[in-house]
Amino acid sequence: MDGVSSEHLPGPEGDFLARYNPADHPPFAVTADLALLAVERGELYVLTRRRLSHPFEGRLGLPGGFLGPAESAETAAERIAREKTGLGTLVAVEQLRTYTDPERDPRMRVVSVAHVGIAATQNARLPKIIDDGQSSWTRCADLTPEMMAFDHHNILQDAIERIASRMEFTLVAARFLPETFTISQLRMVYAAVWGTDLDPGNFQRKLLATKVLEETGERYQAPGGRGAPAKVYRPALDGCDPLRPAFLIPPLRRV
Amino acid sequence: MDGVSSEHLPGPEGDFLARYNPADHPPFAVTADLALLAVERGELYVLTRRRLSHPFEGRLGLPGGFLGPAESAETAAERIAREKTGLGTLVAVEQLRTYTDPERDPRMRVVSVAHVGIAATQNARLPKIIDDGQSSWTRCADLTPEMMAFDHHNILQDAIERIASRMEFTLVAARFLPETFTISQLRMVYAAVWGTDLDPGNFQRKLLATKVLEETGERYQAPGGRGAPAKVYRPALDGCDPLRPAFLIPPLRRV
DNA sequence: TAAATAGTGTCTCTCAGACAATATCTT
DNA sequence: AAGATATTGTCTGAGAGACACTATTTA
Repeated sequence: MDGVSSEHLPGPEGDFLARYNPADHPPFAVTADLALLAVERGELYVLTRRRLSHPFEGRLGLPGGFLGPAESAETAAERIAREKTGLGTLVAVEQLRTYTDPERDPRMRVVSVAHVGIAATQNARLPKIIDDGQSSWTRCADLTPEMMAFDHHNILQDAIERIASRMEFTLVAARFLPETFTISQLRMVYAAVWGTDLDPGNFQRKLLATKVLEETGERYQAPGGRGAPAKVYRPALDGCDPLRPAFLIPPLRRV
Repeated sequence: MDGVSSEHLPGPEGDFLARYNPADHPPFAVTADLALLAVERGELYVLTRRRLSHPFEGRLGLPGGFLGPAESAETAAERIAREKTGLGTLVAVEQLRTYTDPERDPRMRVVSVAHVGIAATQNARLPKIIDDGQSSWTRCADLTPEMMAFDHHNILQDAIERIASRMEFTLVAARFLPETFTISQLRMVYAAVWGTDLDPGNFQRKLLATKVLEETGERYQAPGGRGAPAKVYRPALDGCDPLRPAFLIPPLRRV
């Protein structure tokens, strides 16, 4: 509901505006935070910012900021992604969850609407960062809770888990790659996010059976790569097509 | 991030508290809203409140309220569930997503952290409602967007979809039922939420294969029911055990 | 007895995973 | 030639779904 029925207001339910006084309620700040993920050479990275001030000075945080007056959380998260990477449409953003622990920020009550984003690799390199110098790509495997500010390590873990799950049922993994790519590249994205190895032969057959890819007719071989050049594909539709049959995480990993 | 790096603050990054002035930012209200679901006689219901005042007077809304000063959104949602039903631990609540469209409330900027909850049926009846008379259980199938206030119909659809997905991989469906139940009762919960029929024989075999249920030794037959009395089970662990193998929604429904 | 429900059995088809085999490339 | 990678093929076992069948109960 939206305040009208609140048990925090005195008396029976009445007109909201007439009764609502911001001073009656604790001041909430609402931010949009973003765990922006990318894959390079089979490893998963996240965009972090080194904090220069209290609290958590020196630790790594996720980029974020206040919601603008006419901005939804998703719009704000997309803006942040653009401001940091300049990637524009090559970043796919979706809302993750909202972190509301009253103690999560020692300064004041801050509600964080967290998002997860995927930045597309170009020429097998992490996207360039447009920034004041505080931001950088950090290998997710290297991050511990103690290295990060606030509850941002929790947010990061939730973000990775969300994307890992999405990859079971959609082609969202293709968002880590350029518009066209080989099946091996896609397999390495799966391996990086799921943290598991995948049989190349089975992966190829399984993925082509879902009909979500179409051949471009080209072939590609990584510079210095061995073996036969691989066929190049593009997503048949929008890059997030449903995978059927689904591509479930191997039970050993899923626990 | 939590405001320190905000592009909305003037000047270079400095100390947050020293710079942050609530008046500089548009006032945000943060509420926790709850789509509380229940199943009776194979049909899915949601707890709604008839609105008595502007805006959306006369329409149905989801229960909700402001976050208390030391309350997380989940805690607030659980409190709301208790206040409406008195069910206590028999309600399972989880965060759904946050709705931040600047226009979603015509009066002021309200960010809604929406939750989905499941209320356990007792004696095959919807739980009693403790309320001032505005609340009632409404059949989800009967609700249209025009009947509901704000974006609450969207929230409801997202809530149902979330629970439907959870039911593929966990025994969360058991939360709709008393502590012990028959496999038929559980199958009717699945049918109600997924909106599809399920073969009784296959359901039984599939579910028992996951080993998440244990027999109580009792048998039960609904009053006036036909057929053989059914074995009574209880969840082997906490009622949200992972289902392995998973129980995917039939493709026809999934589309 | 008829109808309904509980529970089991059977058959078929799909698919996942292990692994072999072949083709094509670089060094 | 040796090694690496792409791609296809083969085999096996798990499991889903259709459906038949038996058992048990009420009307």
